[in-house]
Amino acid sequence: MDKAGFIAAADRQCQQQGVKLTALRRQVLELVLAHEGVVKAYQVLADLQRERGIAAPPTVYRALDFLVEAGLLHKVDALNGYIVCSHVGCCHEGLILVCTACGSVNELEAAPALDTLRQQAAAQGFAIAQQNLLLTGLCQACRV
Amino acid sequence: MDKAGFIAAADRQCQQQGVKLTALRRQVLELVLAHEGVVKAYQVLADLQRERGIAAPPTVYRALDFLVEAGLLHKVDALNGYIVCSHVGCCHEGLILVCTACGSVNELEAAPALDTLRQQAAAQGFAIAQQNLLLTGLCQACRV
DNA sequence: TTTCAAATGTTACTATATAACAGCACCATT
DNA sequence: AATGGTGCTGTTATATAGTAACATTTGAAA
Ligand SMILES: [Zn+2]
Ligand SMILES: [Zn+2]
Ligand SMILES: [Zn+2]
Ligand SMILES: [Zn+2]
Repeated sequence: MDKAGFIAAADRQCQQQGVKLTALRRQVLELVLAHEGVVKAYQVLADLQRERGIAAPPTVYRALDFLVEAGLLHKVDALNGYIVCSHVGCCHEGLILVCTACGSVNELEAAPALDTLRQQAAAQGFAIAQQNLLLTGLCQACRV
Repeated sequence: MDKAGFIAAADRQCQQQGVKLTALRRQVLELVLAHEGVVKAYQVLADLQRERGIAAPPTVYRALDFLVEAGLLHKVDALNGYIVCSHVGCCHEGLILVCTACGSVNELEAAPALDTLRQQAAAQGFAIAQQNLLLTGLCQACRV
C-alpha cells in the first residue's frame, strides 16, 4: 500500500474506532511512513523538530502510543522502535520477522501460531496477552 | 533447582564452553538468583554497590551480557530485564512467559511452536534463527 | 456562550545502555 | 626474571529511551 492509501485507511480505521487522528498524530504517522523498516521515537522527534521547529519527547511518545493503540503501528520492544502495521483494518496479532543482516521487516499473521501457544501456556495456568511475536533471522535476500 | 545447585551447574557449563565464571560474574549471578522473576540491570547494580561499596553500570552490563551469552540468563527485552534460565545444560529454545503483574517467570519448551513458525516464515523465504520466544501475560495467581 | 474533557505544550526528571580509555592479572614465551 | 599479549575490570563521561507533573489550548456538547 502506498503512503496516501495508508493514511486514508488510517483515517477510516480511526473513525470506525471513534478516536481522532488529529493533525499532530497524522504528522507523526507520516514521519514514520517516510522511513523503511524500524523507526525510533527520537528519530521521529528529530524529524518533527525539523518540520515544526520545536517539540519535546512526550509529544512524540503520546502520538506513537496512540497510533499503536489504534492498530496503525506496532512497537518492536527488542529494538526500541516502531513499525508500520502492514495489515491495517484487520484485527490481528503479527508475526514480525526482522532480518539481522539488512534490518528489513516482514509482518505475517500470527494468530494460528499464537493459538497453539495460548493452549500450551493455558495448561500452566498462564494467560498470554494480546501481542506481536518478534523473531529475528535472515530474509531471502540475505540467506544466500 | 536451588541456588547452590544452579551455581554448580553454571560452573560446569562454563567449563564445558571454555569460558570463565569469574568471581565478579558469579557474584552478579548470585544477585540475580536472589530475586524472583525478572531482575533489572540497575537493581543488580544497586545490590552490587551494597556488597562492594562501588560499581558502575558497565561492570554490571558486562557480567549480564556474559551470563546471557553463556546461556545462564535470558534477556527479556519487553521489560528491560533478565531472568534465570530454568533449563541450564540443555540446548533449548524456551517459551518464556512473563507475568506483567507480578514479574514471575515460567519457561516452557518452545520447539513445537517454533517449528510451526519456521514453516510459516520459510514460506516467505525467511529463516528464523535459534532463539527464545518471549511472551507476556498474566500468571495463574494474578488472573483472578 | 459556557463548560468540560481531550489534546497538546512545557519543564524537569528518571531509567537504560554504551563508548572509550586506563589499569591490572594472568599466562606463555624468551 | 623480564617481556608482551590477552582478557577482565575500573572509571569517566555520555548517549539513548521514556515518563511525571502541571500548564495551556481547543473543540464539541450542553
Ligand atoms: Zn500489524
Ligand atoms: Zn536481510
Ligand atoms: Zn532457558
Ligand atoms: Zn503474576
